[in-house]
Amino acid sequence: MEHPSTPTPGRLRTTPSWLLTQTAAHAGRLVTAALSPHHARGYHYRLLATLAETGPASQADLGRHSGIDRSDIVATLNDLADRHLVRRQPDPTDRRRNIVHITPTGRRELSNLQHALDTAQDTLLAPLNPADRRELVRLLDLLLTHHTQPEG
Amino acid sequence: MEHPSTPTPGRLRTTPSWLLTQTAAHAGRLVTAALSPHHARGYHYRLLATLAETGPASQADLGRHSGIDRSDIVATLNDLADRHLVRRQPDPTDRRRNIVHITPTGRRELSNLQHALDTAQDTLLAPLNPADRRELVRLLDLLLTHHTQPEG
DNA sequence: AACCAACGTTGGCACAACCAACGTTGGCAC
DNA sequence: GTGCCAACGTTGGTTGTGCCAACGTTGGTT
Repeated sequence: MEHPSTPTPGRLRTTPSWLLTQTAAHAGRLVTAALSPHHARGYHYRLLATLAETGPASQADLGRHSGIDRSDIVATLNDLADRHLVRRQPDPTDRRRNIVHITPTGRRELSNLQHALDTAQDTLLAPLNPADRRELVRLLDLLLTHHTQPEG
Repeated sequence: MEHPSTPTPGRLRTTPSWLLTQTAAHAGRLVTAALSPHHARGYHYRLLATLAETGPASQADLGRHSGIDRSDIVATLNDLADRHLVRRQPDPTDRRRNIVHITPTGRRELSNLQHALDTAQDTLLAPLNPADRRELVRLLDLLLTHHTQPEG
């Protein structure tokens, strides 16, 4: 008895939210696979990348820029600080805040992660030509902008 | 008024995997919100929808068609069976298998869920015109097909 | 001085996605 | 037929992401 291996029929296959979550799951697998040799997860990369672009910032700002919850920032930053990729430092002008710096080691590690991730992006987008890739990024960016705007 | 609310700078913003996971997160929120009044989660809908399209099927087949793990099928099916949306029945020709049927009640509930989800899709795709929506579906489908093919 | 807002932190929760293992059953090679 | 392996349903975990509530501390406003 063979199921002709019929994977997923029509209704789900044209449901945008399902397509998004499924492709995101594949993307997540690739990202996890790319980062795990470096003992890093998505949050680690996202924080390092944000930090490298914004420069030193408070944890709350890092959260806003990276879209990670304040409470998750704490744990991730603990990991990064333990590995000396990041330094926490009290803000002299506002004692509620920590100013978080990326260290030279952190920058090197970020560049490693970036390289691994670039490869993963290529694997992810393999079936798409350059124009289609740009189009996908454009459409996703439109969605994201719209759904971040209303109250952001 | 310092931080001009600068949400997410350039690097992440053009990283396909990040765009995908973020938009998928938004989609997931909308789906959850749409289903929760019906006391259902994504798995419940996906299983009912798959069942309605394939007709009665074994749990393993349901898993293959919907992309849900066998073990998660069990728990989800328990929920659905408790609410009489689905019926489990031993396969007379293969005693390892259950044949799962969707009940009339299940069909009605599926139609409710479908309606709620259709609305959610519209909210999700609000910033996209019809052509862009088709394009997005096309591109995501390409990705999904490619990453399901290799060993499926 | 009294408030309220923002900050970092702790500890929790939900959900999707997996994985290993088990006993049962079917199919196939020998 | 016997022996072996594959597939099935099921149980009981684990992980990563995205949340939320609450607390004590600090800053800004009134």
